[in-house]
Amino acid sequence: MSEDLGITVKRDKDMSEWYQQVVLKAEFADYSSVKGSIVIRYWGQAIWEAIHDFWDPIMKSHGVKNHYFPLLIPEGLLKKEAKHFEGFTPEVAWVTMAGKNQLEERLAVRPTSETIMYEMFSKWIKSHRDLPFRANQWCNILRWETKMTKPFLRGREFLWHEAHTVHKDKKGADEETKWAIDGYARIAEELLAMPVIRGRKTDSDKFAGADYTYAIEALMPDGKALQMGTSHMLGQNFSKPYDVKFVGVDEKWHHAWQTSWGFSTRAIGGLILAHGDNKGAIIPPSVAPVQVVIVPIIFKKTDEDVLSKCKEVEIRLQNSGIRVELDDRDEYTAGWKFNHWEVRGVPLRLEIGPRDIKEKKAVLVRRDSGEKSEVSDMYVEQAVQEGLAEIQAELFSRGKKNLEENTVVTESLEDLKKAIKGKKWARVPHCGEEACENALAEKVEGGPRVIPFEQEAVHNNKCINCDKKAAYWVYWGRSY
RNA sequence: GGGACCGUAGUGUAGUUUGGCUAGCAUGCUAGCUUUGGGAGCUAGUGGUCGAGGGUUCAAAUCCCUUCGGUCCCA
Repeated sequence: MSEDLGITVKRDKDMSEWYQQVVLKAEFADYSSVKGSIVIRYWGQAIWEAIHDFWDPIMKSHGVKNHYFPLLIPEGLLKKEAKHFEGFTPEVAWVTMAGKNQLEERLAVRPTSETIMYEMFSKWIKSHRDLPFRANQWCNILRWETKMTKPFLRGREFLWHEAHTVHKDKKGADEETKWAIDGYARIAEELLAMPVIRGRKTDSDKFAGADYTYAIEALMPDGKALQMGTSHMLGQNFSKPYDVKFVGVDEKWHHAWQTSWGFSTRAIGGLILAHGDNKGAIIPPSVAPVQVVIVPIIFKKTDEDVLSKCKEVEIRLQNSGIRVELDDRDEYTAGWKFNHWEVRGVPLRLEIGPRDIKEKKAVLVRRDSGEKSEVSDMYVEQAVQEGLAEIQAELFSRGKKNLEENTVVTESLEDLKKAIKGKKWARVPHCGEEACENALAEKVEGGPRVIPFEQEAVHNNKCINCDKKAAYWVYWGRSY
Protein backbone atom coordinates (compact mmCIF):
# COMPACT_ATOMS: atom_id res chain seq x y z
CA MET A 1 0.00 0.00 0.00
CA SER A 2 1.33 3.40 -0.89
CA GLU A 3 0.82 6.52 1.14
CA ASP A 4 -0.16 8.48 -1.93
CA LEU A 5 -3.45 6.71 -2.26
CA GLY A 6 -6.49 8.34 -0.83
CA ILE A 7 -6.49 11.67 0.92
CA THR A 8 -3.00 12.39 2.22
CA VAL A 9 -3.69 15.27 4.60
CA LYS A 10 -5.75 15.46 7.75
CA ARG A 11 -8.82 17.64 7.47
CA ASP A 12 -8.04 19.63 10.62
CA LYS A 13 -4.41 20.13 9.69
CA ASP A 14 -4.78 21.72 6.28
CA MET A 15 -8.36 22.13 5.21
CA SER A 16 -7.45 23.87 2.00
CA GLU A 17 -5.25 21.06 0.75
CA TRP A 18 -7.71 18.48 2.05
CA TYR A 19 -10.55 20.14 0.18
CA GLN A 20 -8.62 20.26 -3.06
CA GLN A 21 -7.69 16.59 -2.84
CA VAL A 22 -11.25 15.52 -2.11
CA VAL A 23 -12.64 17.53 -5.01
CA LEU A 24 -10.14 16.03 -7.43
CA LYS A 25 -9.86 12.47 -6.13
CA ALA A 26 -13.56 11.94 -5.59
CA GLU A 27 -14.15 13.30 -9.09
CA PHE A 28 -16.45 16.12 -8.10
CA ALA A 29 -14.53 18.41 -10.44
CA ASP A 30 -11.30 18.96 -12.29
CA TYR A 31 -9.33 22.02 -13.22
CA SER A 32 -9.63 23.32 -16.74
CA SER A 33 -6.94 25.26 -18.54
CA VAL A 34 -8.64 28.57 -17.76
CA LYS A 35 -8.04 29.89 -14.28
CA GLY A 36 -11.11 29.76 -12.11
CA SER A 37 -13.05 27.64 -14.58
CA ILE A 38 -13.60 24.12 -13.42
CA VAL A 39 -15.04 21.10 -15.11
CA ILE A 40 -17.88 19.81 -13.00
CA ARG A 41 -17.51 16.06 -13.23
CA TYR A 42 -20.27 13.49 -12.94
CA TRP A 43 -20.04 13.23 -9.16
CA GLY A 44 -20.47 16.95 -8.61
CA GLN A 45 -23.00 17.31 -11.39
CA ALA A 46 -25.16 14.56 -9.90
CA ILE A 47 -25.39 16.54 -6.68
CA TRP A 48 -26.29 19.68 -8.59
CA GLU A 49 -29.04 17.73 -10.33
CA ALA A 50 -30.32 16.49 -6.98
CA ILE A 51 -30.54 20.08 -5.78
CA HIS A 52 -32.33 20.97 -9.01
CA ASP A 53 -34.75 18.09 -8.64
CA PHE A 54 -35.62 19.14 -5.10
CA TRP A 55 -35.99 22.84 -5.72
CA ASP A 56 -37.36 23.13 -9.24
CA PRO A 57 -40.76 21.56 -8.41
CA ILE A 58 -41.07 23.74 -5.30
CA MET A 59 -40.53 26.83 -7.40
CA LYS A 60 -42.96 25.65 -10.04
CA SER A 61 -45.71 25.04 -7.54
CA HIS A 62 -45.06 28.56 -6.28
CA GLY A 63 -45.80 29.87 -9.76
CA VAL A 64 -42.29 30.25 -11.11
CA LYS A 65 -41.91 29.48 -14.81
CA ASN A 66 -38.64 28.44 -16.35
CA HIS A 67 -37.11 30.43 -19.20
CA TYR A 68 -33.79 30.83 -20.89
CA PHE A 69 -32.29 34.25 -21.50
CA PRO A 70 -29.24 35.06 -23.63
CA LEU A 71 -25.70 34.93 -22.35
CA LEU A 72 -24.71 38.30 -23.78
CA ILE A 73 -25.92 41.66 -22.52
CA PRO A 74 -25.29 44.86 -24.50
CA GLU A 75 -23.37 47.45 -22.49
CA GLY A 76 -26.10 50.06 -22.81
CA LEU A 77 -28.62 47.74 -21.26
CA LEU A 78 -26.37 46.70 -18.40
CA LYS A 79 -25.67 50.33 -17.56
CA LYS A 80 -29.22 51.49 -17.03
CA GLU A 81 -29.25 50.92 -13.29
CA ALA A 82 -26.17 52.82 -12.12
CA LYS A 83 -25.45 51.13 -8.79
CA HIS A 84 -25.94 47.72 -10.27
CA PHE A 85 -23.50 48.48 -13.07
CA GLU A 86 -20.97 49.98 -10.73
CA GLY A 87 -21.12 46.99 -8.44
CA PHE A 88 -20.55 44.44 -11.14
CA THR A 89 -18.17 46.34 -13.42
CA PRO A 90 -14.92 45.03 -11.87
CA GLU A 91 -15.96 41.45 -12.59
CA VAL A 92 -17.57 41.72 -16.00
CA ALA A 93 -15.99 40.04 -19.02
CA TRP A 94 -16.73 41.64 -22.36
CA VAL A 95 -17.11 40.33 -25.88
CA THR A 96 -15.58 42.98 -28.11
CA MET A 97 -14.69 41.12 -31.28
CA ALA A 98 -16.60 39.02 -33.77
CA GLY A 99 -14.20 37.29 -36.09
CA LYS A 100 -11.88 40.06 -37.23
CA ASN A 101 -14.28 42.88 -36.56
CA GLN A 102 -14.58 45.10 -33.56
CA LEU A 103 -18.16 45.18 -32.30
CA GLU A 104 -19.88 48.55 -32.32
CA GLU A 105 -21.22 47.97 -28.86
CA ARG A 106 -19.42 45.60 -26.58
CA LEU A 107 -21.40 42.77 -24.99
CA ALA A 108 -21.14 41.69 -21.39
CA VAL A 109 -21.09 38.02 -20.55
CA ARG A 110 -23.83 37.90 -17.92
CA PRO A 111 -22.65 38.24 -14.35
CA THR A 112 -26.34 38.02 -13.41
CA SER A 113 -29.40 38.57 -15.57
CA GLU A 114 -31.52 41.33 -14.03
CA THR A 115 -30.94 43.73 -16.87
CA ILE A 116 -31.57 41.50 -19.83
CA MET A 117 -34.59 39.93 -18.18
CA TYR A 118 -36.20 43.18 -17.14
CA GLU A 119 -35.97 44.63 -20.61
CA MET A 120 -38.20 41.76 -21.66
CA PHE A 121 -40.42 42.00 -18.60
CA SER A 122 -41.25 45.56 -19.58
CA LYS A 123 -42.57 44.21 -22.87
CA TRP A 124 -44.51 41.34 -21.37
CA ILE A 125 -46.08 42.95 -18.33
CA LYS A 126 -48.94 45.36 -19.00
CA SER A 127 -51.61 44.85 -16.41
CA HIS A 128 -52.02 44.09 -12.73
CA ARG A 129 -53.56 40.87 -14.02
CA ASP A 130 -50.07 39.81 -15.18
CA LEU A 131 -48.81 40.04 -11.62
CA PRO A 132 -47.23 38.48 -9.72
CA PHE A 133 -44.92 37.41 -12.51
CA ARG A 134 -42.21 34.87 -11.77
CA ALA A 135 -39.44 33.81 -14.16
CA ASN A 136 -36.48 31.60 -13.49
CA GLN A 137 -33.54 30.22 -15.36
CA TRP A 138 -30.97 27.54 -14.62
CA CYS A 139 -27.79 28.74 -16.26
CA ASN A 140 -24.12 29.58 -16.02
CA ILE A 141 -22.75 33.01 -15.19
CA LEU A 142 -19.35 34.60 -15.40
CA ARG A 143 -17.73 36.83 -12.81
CA TRP A 144 -14.08 37.54 -13.44
CA GLU A 145 -12.50 36.82 -10.10
CA THR A 146 -8.84 37.70 -10.08
CA LYS A 147 -7.64 35.98 -6.95
CA MET A 148 -8.27 33.05 -4.73
CA THR A 149 -10.32 30.84 -6.92
CA LYS A 150 -11.30 27.52 -5.43
CA PRO A 151 -13.38 24.83 -7.10
CA PHE A 152 -17.09 25.43 -6.43
CA LEU A 153 -16.48 27.96 -3.67
CA ARG A 154 -15.17 30.81 -5.78
CA GLY A 155 -14.74 30.62 -9.50
CA ARG A 156 -15.17 32.69 -12.59
CA GLU A 157 -17.85 30.58 -14.15
CA PHE A 158 -20.45 28.76 -12.15
CA LEU A 159 -23.93 27.32 -12.43
CA TRP A 160 -26.89 28.66 -10.55
CA HIS A 161 -30.55 29.27 -10.80
CA GLU A 162 -31.78 32.85 -10.74
CA ALA A 163 -35.41 33.66 -10.22
CA HIS A 164 -36.84 37.11 -10.86
CA THR A 165 -40.26 38.16 -9.72
CA VAL A 166 -42.47 41.17 -10.30
CA HIS A 167 -45.17 42.36 -7.90
CA LYS A 168 -47.77 45.06 -7.83
CA ASP A 169 -46.79 46.38 -4.43
CA LYS A 170 -44.02 46.48 -1.89
CA LYS A 171 -45.74 43.98 0.36
CA GLY A 172 -45.83 41.35 -2.35
CA ALA A 173 -42.14 41.81 -3.08
CA ASP A 174 -41.18 41.79 0.59
CA GLU A 175 -43.03 38.55 1.11
CA GLU A 176 -41.45 37.01 -1.96
CA THR A 177 -37.96 37.90 -0.79
CA LYS A 178 -38.66 36.16 2.48
CA TRP A 179 -40.27 33.16 0.81
CA ALA A 180 -37.16 32.57 -1.28
CA ILE A 181 -34.69 32.72 1.58
CA ASP A 182 -36.82 30.33 3.58
CA GLY A 183 -36.78 28.01 0.60
CA TYR A 184 -33.00 28.18 0.41
CA ALA A 185 -32.79 27.36 4.09
CA ARG A 186 -34.82 24.25 3.30
CA ILE A 187 -32.38 23.22 0.57
CA ALA A 188 -29.48 23.71 2.96
CA GLU A 189 -31.01 22.08 5.98
CA GLU A 190 -33.39 19.41 4.68
CA LEU A 191 -31.47 18.37 1.62
CA LEU A 192 -27.81 19.16 2.29
CA ALA A 193 -28.00 18.63 6.06
CA MET A 194 -26.31 21.97 6.67
CA PRO A 195 -27.79 24.19 9.38
CA VAL A 196 -27.79 27.85 8.38
CA ILE A 197 -28.42 31.28 9.82
CA ARG A 198 -31.05 33.29 7.98
CA GLY A 199 -30.82 37.01 7.97
CA ARG A 200 -30.23 40.29 6.21
CA LYS A 201 -26.93 41.51 4.83
CA THR A 202 -25.60 44.81 6.15
CA ASP A 203 -25.96 47.70 3.72
CA SER A 204 -22.31 47.55 2.70
CA ASP A 205 -22.78 43.95 1.67
CA LYS A 206 -26.12 43.99 -0.08
CA PHE A 207 -26.61 43.23 -3.75
CA ALA A 208 -25.69 46.05 -6.10
CA GLY A 209 -29.00 47.74 -6.86
CA ALA A 210 -31.08 46.17 -4.11
CA ASP A 211 -32.98 47.80 -1.25
CA TYR A 212 -31.93 44.92 0.94
CA THR A 213 -30.52 41.42 0.64
CA TYR A 214 -31.42 38.33 2.63
CA ALA A 215 -28.90 35.51 2.86
CA ILE A 216 -28.35 32.16 4.45
CA GLU A 217 -24.93 31.59 5.96
CA ALA A 218 -23.42 28.29 7.04
CA LEU A 219 -20.40 27.91 9.31
CA MET A 220 -17.66 25.68 7.94
CA PRO A 221 -15.56 23.53 10.27
CA ASP A 222 -12.58 25.86 9.85
CA GLY A 223 -14.59 28.73 11.27
CA LYS A 224 -15.21 30.48 7.97
CA ALA A 225 -18.73 31.38 6.97
CA LEU A 226 -20.13 30.37 3.62
CA GLN A 227 -22.94 32.35 2.00
CA MET A 228 -25.15 29.74 0.37
CA GLY A 229 -28.01 31.63 -1.15
CA THR A 230 -29.26 35.17 -1.46
CA SER A 231 -32.60 36.82 -2.03
CA HIS A 232 -32.81 40.47 -3.01
CA MET A 233 -35.58 42.97 -2.58
CA LEU A 234 -35.05 45.24 -5.56
CA GLY A 235 -37.82 47.68 -4.72
CA GLN A 236 -38.49 49.84 -7.75
CA ASN A 237 -34.80 50.39 -8.43
CA PHE A 238 -34.92 48.40 -11.64
CA SER A 239 -38.53 48.83 -12.63
CA LYS A 240 -37.93 52.54 -13.15
CA PRO A 241 -34.88 52.47 -15.47
CA TYR A 242 -36.08 49.31 -17.21
CA ASP A 243 -39.63 50.50 -17.42
CA VAL A 244 -41.31 47.53 -15.80
CA LYS A 245 -44.81 48.88 -15.16
CA PHE A 246 -48.45 47.94 -15.26
CA VAL A 247 -51.89 49.41 -15.29
CA GLY A 248 -53.50 48.92 -11.89
CA VAL A 249 -57.15 48.51 -10.98
CA ASP A 250 -57.15 52.28 -10.64
CA GLU A 251 -56.48 52.46 -14.42
CA LYS A 252 -53.17 54.22 -13.79
CA TRP A 253 -49.61 53.19 -14.64
CA HIS A 254 -47.44 51.98 -11.73
CA HIS A 255 -43.83 50.93 -11.53
CA ALA A 256 -43.63 47.36 -10.32
CA TRP A 257 -41.82 45.99 -7.29
CA GLN A 258 -39.25 43.32 -7.95
CA THR A 259 -37.15 40.61 -6.34
CA SER A 260 -34.36 38.36 -7.51
CA TRP A 261 -32.84 35.35 -5.82
CA GLY A 262 -30.16 32.81 -6.62
CA PHE A 263 -28.56 29.61 -5.45
CA SER A 264 -25.38 28.25 -6.98
CA THR A 265 -23.02 25.28 -7.32
CA ARG A 266 -21.09 26.86 -4.46
CA ALA A 267 -23.32 24.74 -2.23
CA ILE A 268 -21.51 21.65 -3.50
CA GLY A 269 -18.26 23.01 -2.10
CA GLY A 270 -20.00 23.81 1.14
CA LEU A 271 -21.35 20.30 1.41
CA ILE A 272 -17.91 18.79 0.91
CA LEU A 273 -16.33 21.08 3.52
CA ALA A 274 -19.13 20.67 6.02
CA HIS A 275 -19.48 16.91 6.15
CA GLY A 276 -16.17 15.35 5.09
CA ASP A 277 -13.59 13.60 7.22
CA ASN A 278 -10.00 12.40 6.86
CA LYS A 279 -11.07 9.68 4.44
CA GLY A 280 -12.79 12.06 2.06
CA ALA A 281 -16.29 13.34 1.39
CA ILE A 282 -19.44 12.29 3.16
CA ILE A 283 -22.50 13.02 1.08
CA PRO A 284 -25.88 13.37 2.76
CA PRO A 285 -28.14 10.53 1.58
CA SER A 286 -30.74 12.96 0.17
CA VAL A 287 -28.34 14.14 -2.52
CA ALA A 288 -25.93 11.22 -2.76
CA PRO A 289 -25.60 10.09 -6.40
CA VAL A 290 -25.17 6.59 -5.00
CA GLN A 291 -26.80 5.98 -1.63
CA VAL A 292 -25.57 2.46 -1.10
CA VAL A 293 -22.84 0.55 -2.88
CA ILE A 294 -22.81 -3.21 -2.93
CA VAL A 295 -19.34 -4.72 -2.77
CA PRO A 296 -19.20 -8.43 -3.47
CA ILE A 297 -16.54 -10.37 -1.60
CA ILE A 298 -15.56 -12.89 -4.18
CA PHE A 299 -13.65 -16.12 -3.98
CA LYS A 300 -13.03 -18.12 -7.11
CA LYS A 301 -15.13 -21.15 -6.38
CA THR A 302 -18.16 -19.33 -5.14
CA ASP A 303 -18.15 -16.11 -7.13
CA GLU A 304 -21.16 -17.04 -9.23
CA ASP A 305 -23.27 -17.41 -6.10
CA VAL A 306 -22.02 -14.20 -4.59
CA LEU A 307 -22.50 -12.18 -7.76
CA SER A 308 -26.00 -13.43 -8.42
CA LYS A 309 -26.96 -12.70 -4.82
CA CYS A 310 -25.54 -9.18 -5.17
CA LYS A 311 -27.53 -8.63 -8.34
CA GLU A 312 -30.68 -9.82 -6.66
CA VAL A 313 -30.15 -7.43 -3.76
CA GLU A 314 -29.34 -4.60 -6.17
CA ILE A 315 -32.69 -5.06 -7.91
CA ARG A 316 -34.55 -5.29 -4.63
CA LEU A 317 -33.00 -2.04 -3.44
CA GLN A 318 -33.74 -0.36 -6.77
CA ASN A 319 -37.34 -1.42 -6.47
CA SER A 320 -37.48 0.26 -3.09
CA GLY A 321 -36.47 3.52 -4.70
CA ILE A 322 -32.90 3.49 -3.39
CA ARG A 323 -30.01 4.72 -5.51
CA VAL A 324 -27.80 1.66 -5.50
CA GLU A 325 -24.68 0.64 -7.38
CA LEU A 326 -23.21 -2.82 -7.57
CA ASP A 327 -19.44 -2.60 -7.89
CA ASP A 328 -18.81 -5.87 -9.67
CA ARG A 329 -15.55 -4.86 -11.31
CA ASP A 330 -13.23 -7.85 -11.20
CA GLU A 331 -10.03 -5.88 -11.57
CA TYR A 332 -10.16 -4.43 -8.07
CA THR A 333 -10.08 -6.08 -4.68
CA ALA A 334 -12.77 -5.51 -2.12
CA GLY A 335 -10.49 -3.36 0.03
CA TRP A 336 -9.66 -1.14 -2.92
CA LYS A 337 -13.36 -0.62 -3.59
CA PHE A 338 -14.04 0.29 0.04
CA ASN A 339 -11.60 3.14 -0.24
CA HIS A 340 -12.84 4.14 -3.67
CA TRP A 341 -16.38 4.68 -2.41
CA GLU A 342 -15.34 6.20 0.87
CA VAL A 343 -13.43 9.03 -0.79
CA ARG A 344 -16.59 9.73 -2.78
CA GLY A 345 -18.68 9.78 0.36
CA VAL A 346 -21.28 7.13 -0.45
CA PRO A 347 -23.32 6.92 2.76
CA LEU A 348 -23.75 3.15 3.01
CA ARG A 349 -21.85 0.09 1.88
CA LEU A 350 -23.27 -3.38 1.73
CA GLU A 351 -20.77 -6.23 1.75
CA ILE A 352 -21.91 -9.63 0.59
CA GLY A 353 -19.57 -12.63 0.63
CA PRO A 354 -19.83 -16.41 0.77
CA ARG A 355 -20.07 -16.36 4.54
CA ASP A 356 -23.04 -14.00 4.38
CA ILE A 357 -24.82 -16.10 1.84
CA LYS A 358 -24.45 -19.15 4.03
CA GLU A 359 -25.89 -17.24 6.98
CA LYS A 360 -28.50 -15.36 4.92
CA LYS A 361 -27.22 -11.94 5.91
CA ALA A 362 -25.12 -9.03 4.72
CA VAL A 363 -22.75 -6.56 6.34
CA LEU A 364 -23.87 -2.94 6.31
CA VAL A 365 -21.29 -0.21 6.93
CA ARG A 366 -22.01 3.45 7.64
CA ARG A 367 -19.74 6.02 6.05
CA ASP A 368 -20.30 8.67 8.71
CA SER A 369 -19.40 6.51 11.72
CA GLY A 370 -17.67 3.51 10.19
CA GLU A 371 -20.07 1.39 12.20
CA LYS A 372 -20.62 -2.13 10.86
CA SER A 373 -23.74 -4.15 11.43
CA GLU A 374 -25.07 -7.46 10.24
CA VAL A 375 -28.45 -7.37 8.62
CA SER A 376 -30.62 -10.29 7.77
CA ASP A 377 -31.13 -10.78 4.06
CA MET A 378 -34.88 -10.50 4.53
CA TYR A 379 -34.61 -6.99 5.93
CA VAL A 380 -31.92 -5.48 3.74
CA GLU A 381 -34.21 -2.86 2.18
CA GLN A 382 -35.50 -1.77 5.55
CA ALA A 383 -32.01 -1.63 7.07
CA VAL A 384 -30.75 0.49 4.19
CA GLN A 385 -33.70 2.88 4.40
CA GLU A 386 -33.20 3.29 8.11
CA GLY A 387 -29.46 3.68 7.75
CA LEU A 388 -29.89 6.44 5.20
CA ALA A 389 -32.37 8.30 7.38
CA GLU A 390 -30.07 8.01 10.38
CA ILE A 391 -27.05 9.32 8.49
CA GLN A 392 -29.04 12.25 7.12
CA ALA A 393 -30.12 13.15 10.66
CA GLU A 394 -26.67 12.57 12.13
CA LEU A 395 -24.95 14.85 9.62
CA PHE A 396 -27.41 17.62 10.34
CA SER A 397 -27.01 17.31 14.09
CA ARG A 398 -23.23 17.30 13.74
CA GLY A 399 -23.51 20.52 11.79
CA LYS A 400 -25.81 21.98 14.39
CA LYS A 401 -23.29 21.11 17.08
CA ASN A 402 -20.46 22.69 15.11
CA LEU A 403 -22.54 25.83 14.69
CA GLU A 404 -23.38 26.04 18.37
CA GLU A 405 -19.91 25.26 19.63
CA ASN A 406 -18.27 27.75 17.33
CA THR A 407 -20.60 30.67 17.80
CA VAL A 408 -19.56 33.14 20.46
CA VAL A 409 -22.07 35.69 21.73
CA THR A 410 -20.26 38.69 23.08
CA GLU A 411 -20.34 42.44 23.51
CA SER A 412 -16.61 42.76 24.08
CA LEU A 413 -14.20 43.65 21.34
CA GLU A 414 -11.47 41.54 22.93
CA ASP A 415 -13.70 38.48 23.00
CA LEU A 416 -14.59 39.04 19.37
CA LYS A 417 -10.90 39.14 18.45
CA LYS A 418 -10.31 36.02 20.48
CA ALA A 419 -13.22 34.25 18.80
CA ILE A 420 -11.95 35.01 15.30
CA LYS A 421 -8.42 33.90 16.25
CA GLY A 422 -9.91 30.72 17.65
CA LYS A 423 -11.58 29.96 14.30
CA LYS A 424 -15.08 30.84 15.38
CA TRP A 425 -17.54 33.51 14.50
CA ALA A 426 -19.37 35.75 16.91
CA ARG A 427 -22.76 37.36 17.31
CA VAL A 428 -22.17 40.93 18.39
CA PRO A 429 -24.24 44.10 18.83
CA HIS A 430 -23.61 46.84 16.29
CA CYS A 431 -24.82 50.37 15.74
CA GLY A 432 -25.45 49.68 12.06
CA GLU A 433 -23.42 52.57 10.70
CA GLU A 434 -21.23 51.81 7.74
CA ALA A 435 -18.28 53.91 8.86
CA CYS A 436 -18.27 52.12 12.19
CA GLU A 437 -18.50 48.78 10.45
CA ASN A 438 -15.45 49.64 8.34
CA ALA A 439 -13.59 50.78 11.43
CA LEU A 440 -14.36 47.48 13.10
CA ALA A 441 -13.12 45.59 10.07
CA GLU A 442 -9.82 47.40 10.43
CA LYS A 443 -9.47 46.14 13.98
CA VAL A 444 -10.81 42.61 13.65
CA GLU A 445 -10.30 40.09 10.90
CA GLY A 446 -13.36 39.15 8.91
CA GLY A 447 -16.47 41.16 8.34
CA PRO A 448 -20.19 41.33 8.91
CA ARG A 449 -21.82 38.17 7.68
CA VAL A 450 -25.51 38.47 8.39
CA ILE A 451 -27.99 40.17 10.67
CA PRO A 452 -30.06 37.23 11.90
CA PHE A 453 -33.84 37.43 11.64
CA GLU A 454 -34.04 36.22 15.19
CA GLN A 455 -32.87 39.14 17.30
CA GLU A 456 -32.43 39.30 21.01
CA ALA A 457 -33.27 42.54 22.79
CA VAL A 458 -30.70 45.15 21.95
CA HIS A 459 -31.91 48.23 23.83
CA ASN A 460 -29.51 47.84 26.72
CA ASN A 461 -26.58 46.98 24.51
CA LYS A 462 -23.97 49.28 23.14
CA CYS A 463 -22.31 48.83 19.78
CA ILE A 464 -19.27 46.61 20.11
CA ASN A 465 -17.08 49.17 18.39
CA CYS A 466 -18.40 52.63 19.19
CA ASP A 467 -20.40 53.79 22.17
CA LYS A 468 -23.61 54.33 20.29
CA LYS A 469 -26.70 52.32 20.88
CA ALA A 470 -26.71 48.98 19.11
CA ALA A 471 -29.19 48.65 16.26
CA TYR A 472 -28.95 44.91 15.86
CA TRP A 473 -27.01 41.73 16.55
CA VAL A 474 -24.81 40.72 13.66
CA TYR A 475 -22.67 37.69 12.95
CA TRP A 476 -19.06 38.68 12.44
CA GLY A 477 -16.43 36.38 11.01
CA ARG A 478 -14.17 35.36 8.20
CA SER A 479 -15.74 34.03 5.05
CA TYR A 480 -15.13 32.10 1.86
C1' G B 1 -3.96 46.19 -3.49
C1' G B 2 0.93 43.96 -1.21
C1' G B 3 4.02 39.63 -0.30
C1' A B 4 5.76 34.32 -0.20
C1' C B 5 6.05 29.45 -2.19
C1' C B 6 5.24 25.86 -6.15
C1' G B 7 4.98 23.92 -11.62
C1' U B 8 9.44 17.48 -14.07
C1' A B 9 5.09 10.87 -17.55
C1' G B 10 -2.30 10.36 -16.27
C1' U B 11 -1.06 11.19 -10.72
C1' G B 12 2.64 11.98 -6.70
C1' U B 13 7.69 13.11 -6.76
C1' A B 14 13.88 12.93 -7.01
C1' G B 15 17.28 15.87 -9.45
C1' U B 16 17.74 22.72 -9.25
C1' U B 17 21.62 25.32 -4.00
C1' U B 18 27.22 24.10 -6.96
C1' G B 19 24.78 24.05 -15.17
C1' G B 20 27.63 18.45 -17.68
C1' C B 21 25.99 10.63 -17.92
C1' U B 22 20.48 7.78 -21.68
C1' A B 23 16.04 12.91 -16.49
C1' G B 24 15.58 8.54 -11.61
C1' C B 25 11.62 6.46 -8.36
C1' A B 26 6.58 5.21 -6.94
C1' U B 27 1.79 4.83 -8.62
C1' G B 28 -1.30 4.50 -12.93
C1' C B 29 -2.17 2.32 -17.69
C1' U B 30 -1.58 -2.51 -21.21
C1' A B 31 -0.84 -8.05 -21.35
C1' G B 32 -0.29 -12.72 -18.76
C1' C B 33 -0.30 -15.67 -14.35
C1' U B 34 -2.08 -15.40 -9.54
C1' U B 35 -5.26 -13.24 -5.74
C1' U B 36 -9.88 -11.08 -3.24
C1' G B 37 -13.74 -9.88 4.40
C1' G B 38 -9.65 -2.82 4.36
C1' G B 39 -6.03 0.21 -1.33
C1' A B 40 -2.69 -7.97 -2.94
C1' G B 41 1.81 -10.35 -5.55
C1' C B 42 5.11 -11.66 -9.70
C1' U B 43 6.74 -10.91 -14.86
C1' A B 44 6.93 -8.09 -19.24
C1' G B 45 5.51 -3.64 -21.60
C1' U B 46 3.82 1.65 -21.92
C1' G B 47 4.28 6.52 -20.80
C1' G B 48 8.46 13.06 -20.52
C1' U B 49 7.90 19.75 -25.75
C1' C B 50 11.11 19.22 -17.37
C1' G B 51 4.19 24.85 -17.66
C1' A B 52 5.14 28.45 -22.00
C1' G B 53 8.30 32.20 -24.43
C1' G B 54 12.94 34.60 -24.59
C1' G B 55 18.13 35.22 -22.84
C1' U B 56 23.24 33.69 -20.90
C1' U B 57 26.58 29.41 -22.12
C1' C B 58 30.59 24.81 -25.66
C1' A B 59 26.43 22.86 -22.67
C1' A B 60 20.13 24.68 -19.18
C1' A B 61 15.02 20.81 -15.69
C1' U B 62 19.11 23.56 -13.13
C1' C B 63 21.25 30.53 -13.91
C1' C B 64 18.55 35.40 -15.66
C1' C B 65 14.04 37.96 -17.70
C1' U B 66 8.95 37.74 -19.18
C1' U B 67 4.46 35.21 -19.03
C1' C B 68 0.62 31.51 -17.81
C1' G B 69 -1.25 28.33 -14.08
C1' G B 70 -1.68 26.54 -8.83
C1' U B 71 -1.34 27.37 -3.39
C1' C B 72 -0.82 30.22 0.97
C1' C B 73 -0.26 34.75 3.95
C1' C B 74 -1.24 40.04 4.77
C1' A B 75 -4.60 44.50 3.53
